[in-house]
Parts: sequence; C-alpha cells; structure tokens
Amino acid sequence: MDTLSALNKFRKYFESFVPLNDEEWQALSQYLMVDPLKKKKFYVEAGKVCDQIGLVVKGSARYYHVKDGEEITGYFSFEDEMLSSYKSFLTRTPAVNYIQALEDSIIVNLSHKNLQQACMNELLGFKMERFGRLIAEHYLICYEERVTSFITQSPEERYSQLLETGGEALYRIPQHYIANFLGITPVSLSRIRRRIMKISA
Amino acid sequence: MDTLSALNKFRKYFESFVPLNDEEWQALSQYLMVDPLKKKKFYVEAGKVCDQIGLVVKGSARYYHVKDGEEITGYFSFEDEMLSSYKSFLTRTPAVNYIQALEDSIIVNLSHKNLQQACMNELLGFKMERFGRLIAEHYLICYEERVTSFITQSPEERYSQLLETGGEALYRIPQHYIANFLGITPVSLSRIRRRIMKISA
DNA sequence: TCAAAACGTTAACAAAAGATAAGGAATTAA
DNA sequence: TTAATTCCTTATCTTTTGTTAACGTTTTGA
Repeated sequence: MDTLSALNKFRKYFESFVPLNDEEWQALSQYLMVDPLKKKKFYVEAGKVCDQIGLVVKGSARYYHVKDGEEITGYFSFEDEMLSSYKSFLTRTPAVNYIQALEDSIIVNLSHKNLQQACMNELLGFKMERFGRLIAEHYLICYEERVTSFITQSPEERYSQLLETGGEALYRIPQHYIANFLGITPVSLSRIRRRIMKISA
Repeated sequence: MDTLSALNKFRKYFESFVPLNDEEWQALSQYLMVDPLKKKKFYVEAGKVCDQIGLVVKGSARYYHVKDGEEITGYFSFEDEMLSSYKSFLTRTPAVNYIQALEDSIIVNLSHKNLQQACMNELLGFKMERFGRLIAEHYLICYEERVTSFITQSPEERYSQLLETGGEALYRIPQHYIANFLGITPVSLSRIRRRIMKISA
C-alpha cells in the first residue's frame, strides 16, 4: 500500500466522523505520518509514553499486559481501527501495556505534538476537537459494553456472543489471546469450545 | 442545597476541565436545570432514551442491569461525578440499564437539546466541544482501567484494590452491589472478605 | 411501633475454573 | 528441510466460584 492510498484511508475514516473539504484535508494531511510496522514490532512499550495515535490502514495489532512474567492480551486493533494506549497518550504518563503488530502493518500516525498544532490551526481546530470528542465517545461506548459483558455474562456467554459479533478475524487470532480477552485461561476456553460443539452437534 | 450553589458546583466541575469567563458561564447556565432526585427514583430506565446528562451535586446513584429478573449493579455515581447512560445519550437509542438514586440527590442537568444548542452558540460552542471531549476521555480512561482489572486481576485482587482506592463511600454501599460491581456473587465476596480478614488479623 | 423486607454470613453441595503436565499438530525459524 | 517452538486439546487434581438455603441482624415502611 502506497502513502497516498494510506492517507486516503485515513481521510475516509476521519470523514466518517467529521466531514472535511479539500482545503481542510490538505491542512490536516500535513500533520500525518505513514509508517510501516513490521510483524512483532512494538507500537507501544510499557514504561514509555505513547506519543502518537494511529489508524491501522493495513494489518493488525495486539494489546497486552505483562503480569508475573506472563503476557495477558487485552485487546486487538484491525484494519480501519484506531491504535493507541489512550491513557498514556492523553495523560502523558508511561504506558502500562504493550502494543505489538500481529502481522506486517501500515499505520497512519498523528503525533501528540502534531495533534496539538492541528488543534491550534485556525482552519482545523474546531474539527479536530470534534473528531477527538467523537473518537473518545466511540471507544467509551465500546468499553462500556465490554464492562457490561464482564458483569452480566458468564465466560461461555461472552464467547458465544463474540462468535456471533466478531468477524472472520477471530479465526486468524490464536485462541489463547482470545481467552485472555475474555478474562479466562486458554484451558478454560478450550473446555467451553468443546461444550458448545457438543450442544450444536 | 439551593439552586445557586448547585449551579456553582457545576461551574466548578466544568472549569476543572475548561475555564470559563463570567460571560461564558452566564450563557452556559441558561441551558442547565437543577433537579431533585428522591431516593429510589429513576434517572434512567431501560427501554427509554436517556435524554440528559447530569452532574451529581448532592447524593449518589446506582447503575444496574436486569438479567433473568435479577438486578446486577454495574456502577455508581457520587457527588461531583457525571451521571448518564452514555451510549443511550450519545446515540439516541434506548438505554439497556437503570440508574436509580441511592439517596435523596440533586442533579444539575443538561438535556440533549440544550447541549446541541449550547454547541451551536457562538460564544460557547468551542468550549462545549472541548468539555465533551475531555469528559469522554476521562470516562474512557476509567473504563479502560476497569477492563484491565477484569483481565489481569482475580476477584480478590480487584476487591483489595477497591478497598485501597475507593473512598469511604464503599462503607455506605450494600455489599451485594459491590459484589456485582466486581463481577462476582455476594456469597463469593463474603468469602473473600473472610479470607482477607484472616490474613490481616 | 411492629411486621416485613433486605442484608451479610455461613454451610453444603455442585459446577466451573485454575494449575500443571503431556501429547500431537501446526507453525516458525535457522 | 529439519529442529524448535508455539499452539490447542485433554486429563488430573486443586481451588474457587456459583447455587441454594438457613439464620440472625439491620433497615424499611406502613
């Protein structure tokens, strides 16, 4: 994927939240960087401040924590999704998690400094502010639903629902990552899968 | 608490995110309503669209879902915290949960319609937009941390941490609400409490 | 004030999940 | 290609949690 189509993907994503005319897009695009992220490379590392926010225009990434020497996967970002350790990015504090490319990926990045400049740009400021609000609201709702699922559903129900709502990407991700994502062990997920298979068989 | 001091509390809260001059505050306050919410009364009911967002200036409220006829408590709002079913409010879709006053409370409300008008107000628009972004970011971070705790911590660890971080409000809330909040049953929380007591004794 | 309801704890049992280890299949990397 | 690693499943055993019910206490509401 070339730089131009990567940027166009970003524009399309941005415009799904806030429309832009060509002049505004011209200004905004100056602040963006198109960067490759090779498989297994880190976008964010625990202990370092996450200095940018990005859009995955190709590939995918995995969020994970390390606890007692074990990796615990918390989230994924696929094509046309945002990528960042939000708390670290927003509060300028060291990240507590890692973000690692699951496959060779391309990210359109907006650094913290450039975001600030874009927000002060007379032409763009208002739309950047609105984009920031809508993105935050979007992910707020995602998290709200995820917390609800932890509180109101059993692991088995959470997995069944994930099978229904999650796309084909589910089948490309190792099961033990999904187990972590659901808040259970890989062994437990395997047992749940067997139970479900028996019921539907 | 009278209307004036309720409004002043709202101003102080707003200004902890975005400063206002007197003229701007004068404009903003026109859009606000100070409403009492008697104990056990509902701020939001499942099935209805949550049409406002509020600040608790006095009292507290409980968020809960109903599943299989059982109430499952998901969250609380105390003094100086926002109150809303965000997804419902933001997307104009029916809420899936209830929000009920835990005690006689006073809420400073901003209706969806008034929020939109305030955002179109020339004097206020930009600051409202920014406030909306910062609030969404604030709660995004809260939820991010909560999801992390579900994935990386055991129920016992979650409860221990809640004891450390949660204020005295913890001791005013029924244990079974807290159990729900932690994603476990009241019986299980009771056992965890006994285990912790033995260790620290 | 008094009866009813709600609350927290405990017990007993069942169900589920965690921990550990082993084995085979699939993937990866030299 | 081959050796090493990763991955998923399965089994066994332990621990934890869920379920139901009982009991005494506290709170609530008529």
